[in-house]
Amino acid sequence: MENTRQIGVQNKQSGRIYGGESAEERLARQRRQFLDAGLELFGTVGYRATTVRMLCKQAGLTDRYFYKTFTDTEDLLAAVYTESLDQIQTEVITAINASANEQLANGAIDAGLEAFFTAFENARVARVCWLEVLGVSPRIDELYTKRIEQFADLLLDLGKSMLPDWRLPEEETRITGLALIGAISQSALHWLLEDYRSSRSTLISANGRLIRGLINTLPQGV
Amino acid sequence: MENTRQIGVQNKQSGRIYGGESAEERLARQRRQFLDAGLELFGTVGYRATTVRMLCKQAGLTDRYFYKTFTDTEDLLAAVYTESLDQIQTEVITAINASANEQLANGAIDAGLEAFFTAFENARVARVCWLEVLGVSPRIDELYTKRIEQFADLLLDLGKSMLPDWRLPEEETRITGLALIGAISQSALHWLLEDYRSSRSTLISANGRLIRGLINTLPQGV
DNA sequence: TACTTCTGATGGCGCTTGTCGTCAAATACT
DNA sequence: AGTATTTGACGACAAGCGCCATCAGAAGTA
Repeated sequence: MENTRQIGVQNKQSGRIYGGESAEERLARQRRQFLDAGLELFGTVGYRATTVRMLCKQAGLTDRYFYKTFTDTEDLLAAVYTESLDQIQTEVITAINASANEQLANGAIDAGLEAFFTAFENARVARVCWLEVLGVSPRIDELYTKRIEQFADLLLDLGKSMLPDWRLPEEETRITGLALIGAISQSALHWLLEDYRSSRSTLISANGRLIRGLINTLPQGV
Repeated sequence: MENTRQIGVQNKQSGRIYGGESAEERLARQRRQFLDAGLELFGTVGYRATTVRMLCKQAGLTDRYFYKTFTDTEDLLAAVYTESLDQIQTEVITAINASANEQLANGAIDAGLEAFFTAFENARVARVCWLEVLGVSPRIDELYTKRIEQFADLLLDLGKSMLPDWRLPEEETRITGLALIGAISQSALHWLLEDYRSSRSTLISANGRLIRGLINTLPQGV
């Protein structure tokens, strides 16, 4: 009874080459195709109007491969959102670091804002990150919350490093960071919804003013 | 063949009394029941998970009456959103006016913020206004955009009335107002998503600081 | 009392969705 | 060449949806 299994032993995780790709390469490529399809469809027709069939057609694959990598369209949405924000966050950090060595807070602020708004000039990315991701499910809501908090922390760390004696209470600091992210993201959202009517420099200027204004109100210990 | 129609002539808009209510009263009551059901369901299970059947069950009415007043669940969502924001806006304006006669900007700011965050302590209202309304359709997006701009205008009008010589360019003024609304609304959204963990006074303090900081950065002409 | 309007309950129709199964062709291994 | 695996196309299924029709009974009207 057990020796019958010996026949089928090697077909378990054979993962042979097909079309010049290994099993892992195929899986990775399929995943990428679905991620691209997700960004395209979620960012244009929207998440709730996107079906598995549409995603497969856009990706040029069949549903079998969709379910091999993702459990749900919600699962794919989370992956697309995470990837987009990962990249943007990296770009913002890079931009800040590149200009922060001058020890000039203003330069770092503007550089960060510039990188941020430049990234969201991609309407699909903007739509997914600010419009489609909200109110989908508790799981996605939590993902969103954590990501926003992450961004707020990034901003606050930058601020604290530049203002050595930070005197605001912990809780108010947290809320202030979130509020700032809210200001920046609402700007980006309206930019998108108004078809990028305003210029990027105006957004940077307005939000930079907000940030600098905040810094001035901080209780100074010096 | 035509005289048969004469019999049914008066049944066109008879609108007689039923259950002690006139036709208009019945329609108004049904509308109210659906509005309440909409706020309840959109604010708990969410808009995309809410069906016509659920709404009718919650309202205690049948679908015939739903379609008599609304064309769509989207139509109902727009009505619920509009009604909620109308009320909140009124409360905020009232609060500001009640404390503005003291000519103290700080008092008006805090009073407005207080009214705002108090209103959004209702989780259903908060969820509908900040979570469910986004990314539904172009029509709802536009409604949202207009409402946010309205709020921003309210804020800017208050600011301009208190700072007589406003020197910021028009476009940057607009963006700044939107950014401020974004800061306040993001605070409210996170407040909701974190189950109202922080205290209301902390939110007021953090956002008040942001507004006062902004005012200080404005180019003063005096 | 007869007649009309209004209401609530129920069922059904057409459509779309997620999901799974089948099957022939393409590709790789031995 | 022969076998095993991978792929794409296609179809089918149950479930849920918006929406509409029917029908008996309640509420008003004459």
